[in-house]
Amino acid sequence: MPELPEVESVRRGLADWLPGARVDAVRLHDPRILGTTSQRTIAPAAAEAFATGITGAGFDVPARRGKFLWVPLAGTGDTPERALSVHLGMSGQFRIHEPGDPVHRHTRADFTCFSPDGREFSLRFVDQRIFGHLGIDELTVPGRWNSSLPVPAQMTHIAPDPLEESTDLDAIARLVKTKRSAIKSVLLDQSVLSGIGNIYADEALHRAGVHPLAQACRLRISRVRTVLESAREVMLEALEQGGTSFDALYVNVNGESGYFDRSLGVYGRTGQPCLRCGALITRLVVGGRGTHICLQCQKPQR
DNA sequence: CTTAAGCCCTGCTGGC
DNA sequence: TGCCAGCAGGGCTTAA
Repeated sequence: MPELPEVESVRRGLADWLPGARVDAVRLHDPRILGTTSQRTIAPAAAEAFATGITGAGFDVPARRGKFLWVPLAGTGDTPERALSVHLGMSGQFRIHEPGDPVHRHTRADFTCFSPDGREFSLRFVDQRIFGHLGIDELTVPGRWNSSLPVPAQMTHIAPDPLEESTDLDAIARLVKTKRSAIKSVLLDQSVLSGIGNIYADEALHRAGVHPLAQACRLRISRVRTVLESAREVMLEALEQGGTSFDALYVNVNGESGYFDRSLGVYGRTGQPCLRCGALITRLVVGGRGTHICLQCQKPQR
């Protein structure tokens, strides 16, 4: 499940290949990848517009906010600038291939590219569950955040993430304190702070010793701040190890898995001993998501 | 306005 | 052995 560290690993992988490369052709194997999960039918004209919009364009340096990724399109002379916008969803992957490599069955889009030195390669978007998304968007600076980062127009409601310089975790903590939902649900709200998904929400709450069902507004702000700092820490550590992979669903552009799963404290460890206190990890459901906690380390409290 | 719940999709797991 | 219900999850949409 790609969250911030996994998406950033993918972004870095793409950054080795895409800047300066040019798109020669696009093959859309499954147009549903252009829609959202609630907009599955894609008009043929929309698929056509995507293909013509990106064919002939050049790639600039890939960028990221939270779990969202985009590649600015260079040399189109467009104002405002446009970008290939991407969300990996649950199972999305970018893979770099030699032109003749066999096409994986879940390949949804295939971009034939030429690097600046004239070498041909294939950029493929593979997505088993089609929760991912590709699109072309204009870049714009959202007015609502304390950040000057231009982002694709469809991502302006997404808050900055913990790794951005402009992010003020004290200000985020104050915002979290206004929410009546369970703290875990607030951590997963991408309009508050982006990049945290189910895995790192559980890990951050365990590190901070906070129960996931604690009402956000009832927590002491110092505890909220500790949770946010823990989230930032755990995602930085995961990034150093190339992200978290449980199976073949998350891999980098070269097909390699991350190995942070070995360092997880609670996620996916139901019934196993807590690494800190030895109590057995238990599982509950919060906001419809599987949640893993140590009842000893994460007692309900302010 | 805020918060919660439903839906999309595929492949794997478990029960019979 | 085969079948099918149930589950997993991010984010958008709709309902309350």
